[in-house]
Amino acid sequence: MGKGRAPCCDKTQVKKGPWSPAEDLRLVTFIHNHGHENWRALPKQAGLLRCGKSCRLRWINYLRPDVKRGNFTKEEEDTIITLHQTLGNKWSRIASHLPGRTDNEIKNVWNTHLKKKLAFNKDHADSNREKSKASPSSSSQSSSSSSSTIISGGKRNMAIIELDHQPKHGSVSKRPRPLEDLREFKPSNKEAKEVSSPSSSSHNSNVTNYSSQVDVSKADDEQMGSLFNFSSGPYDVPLEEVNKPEIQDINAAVEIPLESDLDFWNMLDGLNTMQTNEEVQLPNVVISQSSSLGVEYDINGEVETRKWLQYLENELGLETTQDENQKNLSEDAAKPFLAPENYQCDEIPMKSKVNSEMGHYHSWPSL
DNA sequence: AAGTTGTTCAACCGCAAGGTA
DNA sequence: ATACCTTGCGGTTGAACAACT
Repeated sequence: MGKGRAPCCDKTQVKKGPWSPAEDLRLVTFIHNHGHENWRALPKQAGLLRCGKSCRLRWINYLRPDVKRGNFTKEEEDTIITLHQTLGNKWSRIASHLPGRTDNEIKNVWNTHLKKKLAFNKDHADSNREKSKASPSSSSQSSSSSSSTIISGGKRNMAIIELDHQPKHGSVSKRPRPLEDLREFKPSNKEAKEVSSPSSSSHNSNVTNYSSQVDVSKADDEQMGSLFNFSSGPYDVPLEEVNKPEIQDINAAVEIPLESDLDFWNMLDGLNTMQTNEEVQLPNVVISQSSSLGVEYDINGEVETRKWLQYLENELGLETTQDENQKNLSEDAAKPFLAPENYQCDEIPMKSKVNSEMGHYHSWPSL
């Protein structure tokens, strides 16, 4: 005793800040193949210079396939408001009532949007009451003037007026919504933004179980969605259970050959030699390439996984040909998976213009 | 066009709870 | 019983971005 609390990890050995696509890829692939029975050990096993906590957070809040993105529907907002009245700031409990929504997301929405909305409504109601006391017959007419008094303090507060009708969050998403983009597979930033516009809410609100979130058999533009629908894996489960995958089932149901790992990691690990001058490739091009490759992998969604990895490879500028992959495979097939000693996520060259200009990666490249 | 201000949200931190040896 | 470990939770922060001057 007396030594205090052990730190969750060696802070000097872990990377902090925004996740790079390569790190995301490592994490997703590792969890896809091996599950996450031990978050603390996971970063080391996956070759990530991250704290286990950070990996867990990244997975739960962002990378997990059943995370529902985009703006909250009116129904969801109402649910949050109602639940908050009874539960208070118990975000995870509130989140358990909103499939696909994370506690962090709900917390953010509450703090940035719903709290203001409620405050505004309350002030609105209060001022209405006062007005009606003063002149009972004119209460309904005075609402707009009273609200403008309330919000006159800041220019940005004007937005609050619109909150009732136009949910701002999500619809004006400033940053790309990476996995949503990947799932929806929209061809441009503009369209990607529209994905998270209010019209997409109805799509989202229909989701009552996770396996229905992405229908693989639907249109081609949902192809990528299937890549995140690890339906044969342990993640097609309700939010409350997703953190406790049964590893035995993973191995039984998602028996991804190790080669795919090696294949991928070989490319990832050879990143430093890659060139970065090319423009971002359009996803549909990548898809067509993907579909012409790897068709032979048709076991337990391996084709889908492969397509997804290839898409990401392209986005990351990890263009390795099939021949090169085969070569790498044969060379490294016997090696156990270990992070390269000089693994530096920061050094990964970004093919995406945006990312290279940003200097660091904040989320998946927009499509 | 450049600077300022406000908003959003991903990620971090510390603490508590639960599990295990 | 208890010391240690891991996970989960909620509060907070700060970078990126948009709106505005």
